[in-house]
Parts: sequence; C-alpha cells; structure tokens
Amino acid sequence: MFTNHEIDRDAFIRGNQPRYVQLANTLINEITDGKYQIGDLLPTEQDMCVQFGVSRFTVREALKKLVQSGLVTRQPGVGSKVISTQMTTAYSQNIMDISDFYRYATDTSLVIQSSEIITITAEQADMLEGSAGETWLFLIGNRFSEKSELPISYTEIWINPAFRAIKGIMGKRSEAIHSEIEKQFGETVVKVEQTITATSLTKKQANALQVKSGSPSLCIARKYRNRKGELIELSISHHPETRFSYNSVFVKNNIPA
Amino acid sequence: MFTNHEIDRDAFIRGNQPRYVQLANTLINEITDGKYQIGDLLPTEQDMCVQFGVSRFTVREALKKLVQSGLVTRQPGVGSKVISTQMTTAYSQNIMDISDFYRYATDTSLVIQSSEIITITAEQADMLEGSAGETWLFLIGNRFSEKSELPISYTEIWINPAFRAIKGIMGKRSEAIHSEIEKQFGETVVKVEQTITATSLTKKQANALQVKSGSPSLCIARKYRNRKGELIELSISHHPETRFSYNSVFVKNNIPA
DNA sequence: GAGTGGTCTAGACCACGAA
DNA sequence: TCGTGGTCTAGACCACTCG
Repeated sequence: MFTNHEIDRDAFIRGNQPRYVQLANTLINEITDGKYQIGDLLPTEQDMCVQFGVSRFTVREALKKLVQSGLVTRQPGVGSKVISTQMTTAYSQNIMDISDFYRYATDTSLVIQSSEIITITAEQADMLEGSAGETWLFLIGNRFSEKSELPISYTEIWINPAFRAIKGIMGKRSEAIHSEIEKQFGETVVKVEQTITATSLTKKQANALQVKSGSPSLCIARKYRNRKGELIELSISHHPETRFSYNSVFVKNNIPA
Repeated sequence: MFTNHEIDRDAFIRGNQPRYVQLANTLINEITDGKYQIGDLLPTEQDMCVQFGVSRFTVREALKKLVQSGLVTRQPGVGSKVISTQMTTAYSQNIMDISDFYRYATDTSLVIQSSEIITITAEQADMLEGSAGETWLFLIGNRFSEKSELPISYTEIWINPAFRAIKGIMGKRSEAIHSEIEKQFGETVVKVEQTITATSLTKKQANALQVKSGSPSLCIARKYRNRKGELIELSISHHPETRFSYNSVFVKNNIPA
C-alpha cells in the first residue's frame, strides 16, 4: 500500500495517469503478451485488490476498459474471461471514443492542397447550419497512410467563419485540423457526429484518388461541435473501395433487456 | 431514503432495473421533455444525491449514461452541461452498444428468401474461419423499413454448422437471426465485429435491390461470436446509396492525453 | 475561497453460477 | 454452500473553474 505522497510521485513519473488507467494498461499488456490464453479467467477482483494494493473500485474501473477494448467479458458467478488477445487495430480505422479521432490523425497524414474563403450559398448554408452569405474557410486535401503512395481519401473541410484566420494549415500535416483549431483559438471539441454513406466518385474526386470516375467510395462526414453545440468544422472524406475499411467491435457486458 | 425492503418492492414494480438506470431514464426524460435547454447546467451531483436520496456513486453512474447518449458533457469546476435535447435516432442506424443490434432488428424486418446447406470452399473457409468441406447454412434475404417498399439491403448470412438445424427462419422476420440462435440453442453472443466498406453491386445484388448493376453500395459485414470466440454467424449486407446511412455520435467526457 | 467533477477507499448486500 | 461480479453507501482528497 502506498501513502498519498508516494502515489503522487509515482503518478508524476508515469505521466500523472489515474491508477485505474495504469492498471488497465498493465493488464492489457499481460493479455497481449500471452500471459493469458483465450478462454482463461483473469484473477478475481478481490485477488487484484490484494495483488496491486488498490481498492475494488479501481480494479473495476480498469476492468471496464478491458471490456470496452473487447479483450474480456465478465459474468457474475464465473469471472473475467479473456475472449481476445490482441487489440483490434490495423491500417483500417477503429473508433470507439472521441479521443480516437486524435489518434487516427497521427497514424496517417493529411496533405492540404488548396485553401480559400468561400461565400456560402443557401444550399451550403443548410449543410453548414449557417446562413447564406457567411464566409467559411474551405480546404481540399488528401490523406495518406505510411504504407502506400496512393491516397486513402479525398477530403473537403469547411471551417466556421470564427476560425477562418487559422494559420499554418497548408501542406503536409500529422495533426488533425480540429485539434489545430483547439490549439490556436482555445476552443474545445466536445461532440462529433459521424455519418457514413456510399457514393459514386465525381471526376474531380476520382482524379485526385487515381481511380475511375463513377467508381464507388465510402463517404464519411463528420461534424465537430463545441460546448454550445455550434458547428466548428465539417469534414467530408471519400475513400475509394479496397483502400479503406471502417471497423468496430461491440462487446456484451450484461444481458440486454 | 428507502429501506432495503422498499427498494426491492419498488424495483419489482419497475422491472427490477438498477437505481442508476432508473435515475438515468428520469433525467433523459426531463431533458428531452424540455425541462433543460441546450447550454443549461444540470443540478450538481451533491444536489441530486439529496433530491433522489441516493449516493454519489449512483448519481455518477446515471450521469455516465447521459454522457454516452450525447446529451451532456461534464467538466470539473463547471458542472454537467446539456449539449443536446434529443436522442439521436432516425430511420438511419445508430449503434453504440451491442444491445443496439437487437433494437435495430425490431425497427426493420428481414425477409429470408432462400436457405440452403452449402459445403464450403477453401476461400469461403478462410472467410468463415473454418475448414473446406464443412457444411454451413446459407441464407439470402432483403431487409425492409416500414417507410418504403424498396428494400434497404440485400443480405447474405452464413450460419455455423453447429446451428444449421435452426428452425422457422424462412419468410418475414422481425427478430434478428443471431437472437433466434441464442433462443433455440442456448448460445450467447458476446462480441460483434463489424467492418464497413464500399463496393460495386453485382448483377444479382442489384436486381434484388432494383438498382443498376455496378452502382455503389455500403457493405456491412458482421461477425457474431460466442464466449469462446467461435464464429456463430457471419452476415454481409449491401445497402444501395441514398437508402441507408450509418450514424454515430462521439462525446468527450474528459480531456484526451 | 468556495464549489465542481475526477479519483479512490473500505466497507456492505445481492443474484447468480458452479461444485 | 461458496465465491463471483453487480450494485450501492458514506466517507475522503485532489485539480480545476470562477467570482
């Protein structure tokens, strides 16, 4: 058992993460490193409390993260069973949480090729939840993964007039545009709404992606909102078939009603 | 404050749901009914503890559900702020949790049009995580929403040999196939892996959907797994453009590292 | 400085599954 | 019957926001 002072020093060294996050990472590493096989039971909550010198609350918060990650299921009267020994990630995308939007940007890079201020039409105003005549910043770019020379997406980005003075966004970026807005203007993205559809590529889009005009694409539109619910940024990405897939894992933690 | 006996009687009447679920539903109803506007702060945790006669733990579990639903954000030193006053659902799909897979099936209906036992090839075995020569049940059907006569998807379903004796699956169904397997065989789905891609429709698929051959579609493949990680069912749905979209909401609950 | 939500402890009772 | 995870209470200290 640690005293408070020792916990604080420890946390400082490790980057000041909560105990349950540290414990979750420890357990994830043990599972992915092969200490447990699929079907094995983890130690009980009581055992972990003793082993790691923390309360049951801390252990349970950590185990919640394992369930969310799809590594473990839990059942009263049985225990915590390992159902997967690897985190599902790949060159394909896997978003379960808003913080994953930040991670995604670091695995790929976005190259902005054009930037202009546009006075929006009535139709665009509808899409952007604004009024015709407003002047939004309009960016066009391509996203690349490290593993291929062909772009994985053609992306159009609309930025709210309040942030159109944003600087240094041309060329190759390893960070997301919305996180740049947060930095430069002190805004905070609290909500992202995402819609996925299938579309036919226009000539312009197809050219940028080096595929045939009219071929199918996965279209992902994301609305980034601040605390007041205002639309900060709208991004629309078109991914040609075979170059991109969108993956998710859903795990049952208790019986549905 | 309730005695234990009163809590039990109460729970029985309300369907035996945990207190924090009941509290979450109460708060969701208050928000969607207009008691709070966007930007308003909910009462503090302390206030709710007094108002509802529960502990802070119970209040916090309830508020977690509101954050997951995208109705509220929480910030230390500030409070719990309303950022949306309606649950995001529509004719389009919105899956955040494994239990949503059950709800989706009740909003739409699946009409199974063919059913046969197939001896799988090496290529199919790869996809189904089995061995060539195994005999899987193969279903073909269309999914309809109540609002339109045109199907919203063309669906192919592969069912593990262990469950190929499943009964009563032909024709119109308002329940999901995987939940029928659970019922008839006592299995439990604990994990669903989902991959979304864009594809061109084959002639057969296009005919079933009454669109042009080669037109784009949103392809959603789902692998349903039991506790042991075994593949129980694989479903592959093709949705023509304009008839379907896949929506998600992500909400920030704390600052990412 | 007062109040907020985030984290954490040390207890407790329960329904359920397995032996 | 015994141990599991699910729920719940009553405390506590902290970093942070805001007046």
